[in-house]
Amino acid sequence: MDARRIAGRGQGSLPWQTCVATMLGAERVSIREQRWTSMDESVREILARERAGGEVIVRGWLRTVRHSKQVSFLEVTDGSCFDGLQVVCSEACEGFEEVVRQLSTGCAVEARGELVDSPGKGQRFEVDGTRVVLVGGVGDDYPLQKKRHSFEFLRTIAHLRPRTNTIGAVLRVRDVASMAIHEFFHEHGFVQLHAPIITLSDAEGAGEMFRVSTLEPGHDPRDENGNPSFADDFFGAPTYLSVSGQLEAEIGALALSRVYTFGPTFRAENSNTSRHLAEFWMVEPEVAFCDLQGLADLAEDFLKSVFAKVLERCADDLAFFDKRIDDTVLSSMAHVIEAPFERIDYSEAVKILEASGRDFEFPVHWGVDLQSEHERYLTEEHFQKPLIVTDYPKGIKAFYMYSNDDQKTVGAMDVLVPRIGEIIGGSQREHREDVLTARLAEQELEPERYWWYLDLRRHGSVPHAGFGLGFERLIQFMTGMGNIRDVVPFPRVPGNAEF
RNA sequence: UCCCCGGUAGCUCAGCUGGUAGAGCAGGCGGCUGUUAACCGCCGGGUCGUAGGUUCAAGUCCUACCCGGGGAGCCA
Repeated sequence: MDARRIAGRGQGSLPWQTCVATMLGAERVSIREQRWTSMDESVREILARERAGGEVIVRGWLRTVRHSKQVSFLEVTDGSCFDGLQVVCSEACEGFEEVVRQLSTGCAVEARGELVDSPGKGQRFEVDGTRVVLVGGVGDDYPLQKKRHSFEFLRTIAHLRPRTNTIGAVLRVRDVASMAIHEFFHEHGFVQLHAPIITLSDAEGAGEMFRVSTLEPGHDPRDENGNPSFADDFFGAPTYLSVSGQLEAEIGALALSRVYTFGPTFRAENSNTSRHLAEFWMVEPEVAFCDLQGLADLAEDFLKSVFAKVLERCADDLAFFDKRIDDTVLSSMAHVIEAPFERIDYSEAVKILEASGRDFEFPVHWGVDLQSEHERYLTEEHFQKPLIVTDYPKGIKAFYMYSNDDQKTVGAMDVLVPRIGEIIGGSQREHREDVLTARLAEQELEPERYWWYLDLRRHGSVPHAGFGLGFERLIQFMTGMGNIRDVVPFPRVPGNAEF
């Protein structure tokens, strides 16, 4: 072990640097030589200690500062957990007059002191500050104040909004949910498949796509006959950002049995709603030797497992959402975890809606797709719990879905949850070559473009099924956040790709 | 893309039937208190989204456009 490693705890392998702090009055002061490391004890770890005692070092940003005549209270957050750590400084603290008394919300600091039991209310521990160093000051136009901001405003300062209570909590929930998803699949023998992001076709017909091209703007590719040509383009063919990894996941499932994708997905739709993004993350498991009921079981187990883990690991963050954003967050999550999901088929759903006596904007009858208002009635009012609707009319669903024996419906399923509506959409896939070919013809799709998809049905084809989960919609449901733009760190929507 | 609502100080908003702008918070200064979105006093701060139009007079009325929000469609 070399000398640097012996020098102190948590001091990893980064080089020495000189730290220069900018004082609030723009006076620049070289404070000391200091080593920055990546593995210091976090606020979360400090707050999780069994008991007070011993010196701690806290590095983070000031959520708020309260100055009294002889004492200053600094609330330092480092993003590791919802709560900050209160540092209490009096004249005995090194840097009290020059640093502490000048501090304001948003400053980056390093504070040292003894971890003690807090005599005040609102926190278990606090730090009896012995030394505070300003690492980075803020201008007097620092936009984050210790008051409530509108989410619309925060979106205009997406470079700073992760420092707020709400967005910080959202990002932690995102992280934990993401890990919980990977854990669930790995506990159940799934292999993660990295589906391509650049694809040739809109195989699913899932709407407008983003073109990917290296051709110069204004270049209008034509062959000698004046027909469109992409011979000069990078891939020699028109290419797009993926709208789904499903078709590739099917390839994986028909070799590895259980696979899932978890990656970015792109839609160039001009959608302007609180539930749509141009770039979002989608989870798509695909399972061989599985039918629609097996898929519904998987979807329910999956959601229950992920929700339980997030509830356990993000208790503070979720308590905050329940208190300040939506007071049904905790009860909704508990409900998802505990209650068996209701399962009905499409025909029953239509009967319930017809018998509801409701005056829907879009009238319901067998054969039409369910609208948002119908889905919400079913899950929020009629059943008041998550609901899986199966076996939709074939006329409103995609070509690749399994044709049922009744010749009228396909093996599709949607998982509906209160507040959000459709959170999961999936189906058993059509694995019979002749039926699939007929379905392509019915929908006037060119079989040549799906040659490899059809070829899969010629060689060792088996019943298989899969679903897609919009990751941001899952986070919306967990946090109660009303706008999907506030559950993704850098939202991409029509007309806005800043940050 | 369609329907509805909105755009006033750094932020959150008020400004009635037209008479050239206010509050709270933030910021600066001072005071005070083991504080918890601390509190009290004083001060600075706005070409009222943009461009036209009506009028003696427009933040206020009209038109167009831009931006934002809610809902719908599309979907995840």
